[in-house]
Amino acid sequence: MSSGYIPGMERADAARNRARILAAAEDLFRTRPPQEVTMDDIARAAGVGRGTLYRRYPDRAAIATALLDAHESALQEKLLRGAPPLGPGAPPAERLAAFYAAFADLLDDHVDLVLGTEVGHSRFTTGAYGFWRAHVRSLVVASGASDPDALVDVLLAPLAPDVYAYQRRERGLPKERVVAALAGLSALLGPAPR
Amino acid sequence: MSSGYIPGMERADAARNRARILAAAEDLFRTRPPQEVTMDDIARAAGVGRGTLYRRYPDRAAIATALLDAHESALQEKLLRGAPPLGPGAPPAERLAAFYAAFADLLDDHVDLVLGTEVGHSRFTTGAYGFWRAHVRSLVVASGASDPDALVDVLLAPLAPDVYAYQRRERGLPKERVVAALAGLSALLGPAPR
DNA sequence: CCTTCAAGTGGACACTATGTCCGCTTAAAC
DNA sequence: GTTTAAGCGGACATAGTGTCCACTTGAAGG
Repeated sequence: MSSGYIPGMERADAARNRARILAAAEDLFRTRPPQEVTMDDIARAAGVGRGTLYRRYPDRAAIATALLDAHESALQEKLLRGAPPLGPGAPPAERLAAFYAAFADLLDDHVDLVLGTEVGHSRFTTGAYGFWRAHVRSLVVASGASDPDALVDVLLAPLAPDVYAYQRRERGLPKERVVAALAGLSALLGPAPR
Repeated sequence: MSSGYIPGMERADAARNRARILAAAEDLFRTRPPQEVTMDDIARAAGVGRGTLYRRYPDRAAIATALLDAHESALQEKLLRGAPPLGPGAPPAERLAAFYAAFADLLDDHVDLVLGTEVGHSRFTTGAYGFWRAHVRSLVVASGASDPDALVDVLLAPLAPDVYAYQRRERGLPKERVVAALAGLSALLGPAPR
């Protein structure tokens, strides 16, 4: 007895390896189609064994989520406490348009990452989707539109990373045109409540 | 030389095996999560060898597409030559709403199949997406809305099978409410051109 | 009938990725 | 320096994919 030990704490080598893993993964996801990046690739690039990798991240999605987290948190913060029209204060339609624009920015920077997140159709089960959904839902409610629960997922659908990637890459549309089209959707929330 | 042979024709055993494969696949897709159905399962259930299966269908998507084809063709026919509001003759907003409703019907009957179609993010490269896109685009153009090329994919996004499945299954929404929400979108196309 | 021959068949094979397991190593507290 | 458990990493078992090729069989001609 006596060996003092602080249970919740991460050992130094563990921390170092986690950093390595995230750095290597970010690099690989940027370099090539994320669906083609294997756990093995990441482990090798990070210079750690498979066991070490799996200990922390059960699959690609977990890694991509971890990488994405910082960026998503920043946007979430702005939605909750930032200045209008993104944050509270502006009318719902304008807030939704601002959200669309901000999200398009985020997608533009990290589509590969977001696509890498999706294993199967996990998009909806990820914590982040719940947040976006709650936010947009509150805007729909505030606008007085009918049946927010049905409308909210319809409004979020165009932000699916594969749709956005298709518009930008396959169709070659500039971000502005996509955002403008999304702004059109926002019109459904106002200005006059219905 | 002389062995008479008609090149384009399918041999009797080949036809029989194709029927077996499609029947087995349809059954399996209905029975369990389509992403979990392996080519091997299908081959075994159909009572054919792997080689035979791969000869005709390179992957799950090809099989699902073949199964879906009949249903999609029927809808395509109605869009092109059917009675209004689905077919030509009605104002764009009404035609879009009718299309949404019809597509929801199709999804309701065959979500599993459509989900089975998607290998990676192949949804957009399939021939059918091109058709739906062309149809909706023509409606957008007719309505006079701006930038049809950007708007069309936004309008089609909520019909992504995973979105629809999420609304119906995870959220437990009845078809009618989803269709009603989609009908809300149709309002963007009119009635008055802008 | 019987022959012919290419379309068609099916299972073995090589390959790739996944996820787990477990003996060894090492950080860190005493 | 000793002890303890967290952490490590590579070997392994498993599973699915797609290809290849020797054999079988349908169907047309003689």
